[in-house]
Amino acid sequence: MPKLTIRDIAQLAGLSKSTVSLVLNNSPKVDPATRERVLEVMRSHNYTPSSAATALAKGRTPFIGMIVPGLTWHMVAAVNYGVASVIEQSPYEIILYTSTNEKDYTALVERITTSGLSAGLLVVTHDQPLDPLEKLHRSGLPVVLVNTLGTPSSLPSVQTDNYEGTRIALRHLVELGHTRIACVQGLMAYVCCQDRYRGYLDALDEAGISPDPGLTVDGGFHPPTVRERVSELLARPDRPTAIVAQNDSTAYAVMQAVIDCGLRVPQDISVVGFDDIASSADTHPPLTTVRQPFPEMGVAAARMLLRTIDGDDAGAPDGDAGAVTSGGTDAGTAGTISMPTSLIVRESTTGAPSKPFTPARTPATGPDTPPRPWSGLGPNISSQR
Amino acid sequence: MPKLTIRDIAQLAGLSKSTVSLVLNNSPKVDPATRERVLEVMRSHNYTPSSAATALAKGRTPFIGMIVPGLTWHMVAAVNYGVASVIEQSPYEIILYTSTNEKDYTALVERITTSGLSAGLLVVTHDQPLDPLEKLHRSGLPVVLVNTLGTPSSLPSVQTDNYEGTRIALRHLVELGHTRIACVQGLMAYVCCQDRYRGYLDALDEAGISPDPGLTVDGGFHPPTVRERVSELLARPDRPTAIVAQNDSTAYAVMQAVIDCGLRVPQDISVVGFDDIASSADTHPPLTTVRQPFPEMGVAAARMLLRTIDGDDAGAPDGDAGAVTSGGTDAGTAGTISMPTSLIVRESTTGAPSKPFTPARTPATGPDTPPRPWSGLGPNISSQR
DNA sequence: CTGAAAGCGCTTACAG
DNA sequence: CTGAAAGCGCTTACAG
Repeated sequence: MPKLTIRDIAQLAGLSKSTVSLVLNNSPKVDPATRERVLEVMRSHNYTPSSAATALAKGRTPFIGMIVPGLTWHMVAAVNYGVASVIEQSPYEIILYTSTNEKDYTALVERITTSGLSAGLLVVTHDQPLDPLEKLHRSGLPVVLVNTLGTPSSLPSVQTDNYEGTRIALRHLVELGHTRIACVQGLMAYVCCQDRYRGYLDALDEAGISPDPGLTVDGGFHPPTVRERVSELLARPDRPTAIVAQNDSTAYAVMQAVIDCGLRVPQDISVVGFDDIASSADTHPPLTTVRQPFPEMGVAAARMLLRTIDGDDAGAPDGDAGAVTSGGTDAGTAGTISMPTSLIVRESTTGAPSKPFTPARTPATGPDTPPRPWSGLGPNISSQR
Repeated sequence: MPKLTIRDIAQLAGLSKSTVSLVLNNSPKVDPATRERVLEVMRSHNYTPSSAATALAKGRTPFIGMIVPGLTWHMVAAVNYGVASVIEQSPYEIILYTSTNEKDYTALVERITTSGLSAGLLVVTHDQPLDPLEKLHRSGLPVVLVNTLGTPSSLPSVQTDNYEGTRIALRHLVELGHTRIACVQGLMAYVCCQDRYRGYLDALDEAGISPDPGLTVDGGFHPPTVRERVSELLARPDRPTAIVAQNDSTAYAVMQAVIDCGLRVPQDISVVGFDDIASSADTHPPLTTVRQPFPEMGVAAARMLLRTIDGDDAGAPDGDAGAVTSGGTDAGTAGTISMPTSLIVRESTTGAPSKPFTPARTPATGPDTPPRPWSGLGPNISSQR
């Protein structure tokens, strides 16, 4: 049986197409009784309007495009979770565009532009150039970024308060009595990493601790490198008692290095991560880390986009509590939302050891030694970069 | 500037809308020269047809819906990767529907049906009831399942050859000289688990080994349970020399249990997983496991769907090499595709120890003992269930 | 090979 | 409060 059209409904209800259309669009001009009758007919005949026809007539589409850099990262999945939860409640559907590295990113954006399918675009950024998106935005397409790397951009975006994130981690450590606190940097080309590092430095300063340059290790978000460098660091007599890493994957490598050196987490060395990916609750010991609110970021980004597309509705009843808005000329619309992080205290941190601990033995893993089997943590998954 | 329409192009080219439409649709009836001219005009003016109008006029939409059970599982992400790679080359876009547990699954299906947006549906199944999908399919909407649990269904689907998968794992162990091989079952309610278990039993039989019921442990795909049960198993004097687990997450728990008991992988106990999720290459030692070809499954499913939607094109030039098709009344269309697995041999398996090994100490982790910190593997992520 | 016309299913002024 | 009409941008027989 062929799909019913508005004409059929009109006929069945003894009305004109116009009136049916009006009830479809919730016009207040239609008589409540009539309205009810039409609704009833639609219901009983299981009618749903053709979205193609609606889109054509109204001149706008019910889709929002979402570009993600592959789905295999925890972060992306978590953001999507938040996005989906708000889009689901809206009349929009998500068109998924996966921007794999191998593919020409510009071509993807081009495809989106020319297809004209999307009423707005949600982009979980990674390393891609932002210019094509900015051009798109200037040409009128609403775009909102979930700016994972904190890259500066004129586009409306939601990101994490990376600076403050590291500061709360440091404060936690300082409260526990640590004074020799090392920092394993990520990729300093990323603004998020610069911010995290600034947070580290400033928090140290606030605690009256003068930073020891020797305690900053450049890990490049690369676990093997981190493991090696941290092992070297721990072999030194003036080794730190705590280490903050710029993401969880890297923190795993730090923990690994600690074991490699015959030390223990947290008794000898406290370790703090950044991200709070799912696996961090299950490491041995469970990792204390700075949580990035990925689902909340997805929610905020989706609401922001819906708001700019539709003017207002898409109700965000309680606002994005706790988020700091800045930038936007026009309050509540554009600008950057910086989401607050929180410290998830688990078991990888504890009070600073009262006296320097002498390692039971020298590091088993040096630069040229293969990793010991079974020496500890396993998988390093969904890295932040 | 307003978007160009077919009328504008016609005017600019000095032709009628009809002709322009014909070139848009690659009609052979149009004069090559004319065609070229039209194409040139479209190109220079950056014209792209309105998909809403096209959809309305043609009576079909350029979307394929994809239902996924949340994005946080490696499996789903990997399948999506394959799906995206083929859809990308087609005129279709993916509408993403995330079916979270909390949500009414039937409502989702209902929404998809009534929106009429999708020309076909790709479903990465999990635990959901298949009936709504079967109804949908009977009503004419092409549906293809990526049947992760091997649940029997009349719907066209692609799945893994679970039976054969376990058999190759067992053959590998038998070749290494193992004869006491334990099996950690998953959830036996799932057909995939039943198949894997049958594979285990049959392979044993083929090797002339009579199965010891004591070597089958019911793990329910629950890592803590597995760790505990396997620890108990290993404490027995007649413990196995090899253990196959029904997924990788569970294999991690098995490795954990081996350490708990003061034994080593693979010297004392060989361990084999199932899935080959990303993290399995990075465990200590790297896990030997049966690879499920998730991306390939995505590719196969997408091609299958495209084929049933569009009759034939959507070129799958080399066919789905290696896959076994069965069922389909009408060759190459419906039915179930069973994808071959492969054994990824890494370092968690080795020759059977020649003589029973005496543990250095008794298990440190019993049912009531908390896990030792640092005793081994960390995160258990993206479990198969 | 090309054009004029009707139609896809809905919306939106405009009358009444 | 309701209806007739024109239009959204494309496609598809049907003429020529």
